[in-house]
Amino acid sequence: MNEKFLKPYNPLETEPRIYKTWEESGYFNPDNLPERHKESFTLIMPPPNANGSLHVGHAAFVTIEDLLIRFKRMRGFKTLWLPGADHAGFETQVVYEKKIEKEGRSRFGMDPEILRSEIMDFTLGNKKFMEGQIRQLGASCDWSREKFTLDPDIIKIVYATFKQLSNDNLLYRGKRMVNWCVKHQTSLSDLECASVEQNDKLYYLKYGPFTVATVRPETIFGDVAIAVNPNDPRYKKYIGQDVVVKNPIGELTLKVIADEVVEIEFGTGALKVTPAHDANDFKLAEKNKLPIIEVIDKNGRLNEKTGKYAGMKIKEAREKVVADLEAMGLMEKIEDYKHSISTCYKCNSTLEPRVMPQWFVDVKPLAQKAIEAIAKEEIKFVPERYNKICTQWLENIIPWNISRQIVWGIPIPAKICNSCEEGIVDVENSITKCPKCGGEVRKETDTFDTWFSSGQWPFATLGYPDGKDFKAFYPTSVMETAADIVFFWVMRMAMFGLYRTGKVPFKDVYLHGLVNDKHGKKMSKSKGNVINPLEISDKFGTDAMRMGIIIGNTPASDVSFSDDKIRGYKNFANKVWNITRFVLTSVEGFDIESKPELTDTDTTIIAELAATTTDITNDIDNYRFYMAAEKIYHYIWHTFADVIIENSKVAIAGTDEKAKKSAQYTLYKILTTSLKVLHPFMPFVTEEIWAYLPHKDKKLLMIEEWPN
RNA sequence: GGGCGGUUAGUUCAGUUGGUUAGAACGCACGAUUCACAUUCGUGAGGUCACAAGUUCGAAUCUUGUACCGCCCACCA
Repeated sequence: MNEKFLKPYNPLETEPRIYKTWEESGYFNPDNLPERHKESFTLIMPPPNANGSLHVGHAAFVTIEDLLIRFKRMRGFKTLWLPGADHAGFETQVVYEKKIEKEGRSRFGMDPEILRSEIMDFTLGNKKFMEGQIRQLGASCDWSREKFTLDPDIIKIVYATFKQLSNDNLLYRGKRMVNWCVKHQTSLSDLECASVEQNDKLYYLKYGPFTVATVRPETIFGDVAIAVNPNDPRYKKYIGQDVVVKNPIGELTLKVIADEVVEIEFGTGALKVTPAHDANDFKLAEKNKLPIIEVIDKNGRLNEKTGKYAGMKIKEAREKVVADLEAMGLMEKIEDYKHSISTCYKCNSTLEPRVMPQWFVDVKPLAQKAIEAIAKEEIKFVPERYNKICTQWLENIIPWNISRQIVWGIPIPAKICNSCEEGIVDVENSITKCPKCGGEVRKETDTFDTWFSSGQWPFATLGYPDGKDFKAFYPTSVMETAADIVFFWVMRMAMFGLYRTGKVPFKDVYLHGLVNDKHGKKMSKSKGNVINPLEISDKFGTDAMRMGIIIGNTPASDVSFSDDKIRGYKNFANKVWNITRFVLTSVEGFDIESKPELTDTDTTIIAELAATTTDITNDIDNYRFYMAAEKIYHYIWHTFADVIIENSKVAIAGTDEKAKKSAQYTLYKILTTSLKVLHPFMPFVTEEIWAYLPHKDKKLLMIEEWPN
């Protein structure tokens, strides 16, 4: 026995050394795996946003994915776990803006190219740092295949998709209602809007022969119509007529239109229509061919069409307009009103509905394919209820705004006509005249929604369409990610994967939940309950942290995480260490390669070991990682150590040679089997111990055969 | 407004198609300990499984309803 075992297990010293051994072995790369690894098993790592440090959520996915990949590797699969990093467009730009704000600078007014290159430096720096952290967590991913969302080959594939969508008439640039964030000066997709309940006022304005109810009296200068329900007897006589209404800066002539969407019961049953600043009104305007009059600008201020209110911010303008309407005797009443508004998911500021020319993808036909794939179980979710949740989301999908007015992203490869505003897809950057009107064109300055590129991640990283990896590893086996990005990411991958390759991008989707603090509360900087996984790893060892993440972590439900829990698993690592010490001492002088005749007791013990192994294998195969982890923990500590080892002491110390040999064989067999089964959960301590075991033909534990 | 998830020991959670006395980890109490390990070992306390009704020989588990917590979706201005 090595004298190393006389001291307690030291994870801090062991882990970096072991990781180096693994990495240098080359076995992270499926091409280097021994002959027995034939059937491929592919897992694409969700690329972390390269804009900060790893948090506990990253630790969760690295742990679960590494567990799965190590298990499959030992089972003899040709395992590829492909790592990556995401430039994370808007997210990263927001982080960077905050950083430069602290330095007293602002993104606005900066040369876009300079800003872009600064963010690039920032991102690449973070990316490198995070790669080190992912290594610290023990990730056995193939670094030689690592991808970044801004790699030229990825961009090429993303552009080809853009082009194909255009060819298939699924892409258009048009003036549509977008969600505009005044603070960040960009539009956002519907998924990036958070709805928040808010107490406002509902104003009843005397408006010509009507009284209309509105929460936004400051937009009256952009009104183009009054809408009523066609079946409302009060207003039937006005439908189709023009009415003159007064406002504080003059008069407007509005058309009275009828539409079923108008609720007779709500307010007065008459609705002022402001197409430029309300999504519903925009739809009404399209239907009824009404003009669109913009009165609020991109900075959230009233524009020149509003006379004396021009330049005021919305809130101030609302107060002034209300006061002026009251003075004119046009305000009938004001009620308290609770409703939901759309806010920016990053800064919580109220989003302004605005009409802007943007690029939209008509995702409906793509969604249909994804719905079919889920129905045919070509894609299966763990937990199962997500089959339904995702199907419902896909069924109600709306066109996707992929334009962002930020510099940090993949530029949209297109030209815009200066005279007719036509958007022309131009991947080759060769178009100089508008094909529609012959006008001069300018380069599009918008960038893609970051999910447009990451939505193509599985086939893009594998080199679609001609790469040998694409042929060998696509469709991927499992997509493992956080439940809160299923719509953003998983659904987009499902749609794009089917659209581009005709095949599902992954077969199983395993969703994990949020990692919360020890009382189940969400971690947040303001609450001060944020746990840094790297600190935990330094303090208790990565293996202990991994166990803490897996045990208690059921699919798509949140898991609680605390020091106390991890401490117990640190003790467990040491327990395994000491078990080894005992077993190695006990088998001294015994021929490890021999198979002696076993006592009845030992035969039973070996049979129980096999049953436990089968049980655990079955749990992992069915994504019950939390259960598998508890079972191996319990078996090693409370069956192997507390019972089997204790009971073996008589035979080991005794003179009955037959019983002694049987016990020695049994102890060693259980030790090696346990180490194998424990390896995917606690890779470092098991690999370290494995190196000191005396039997022949030993390989690295990471590529040993999983016990049957 | 619609939908989903949760509610089990002091705490965090399991409970795999309904089946003996409902489990684990941590915590707690008491005791042990030169013999692999004090990062240890043994023993133990602790639960009307949110509530109500129903199905069943049998319910934490299935049905219905209620309450509270959390999440997602939604264009009544």
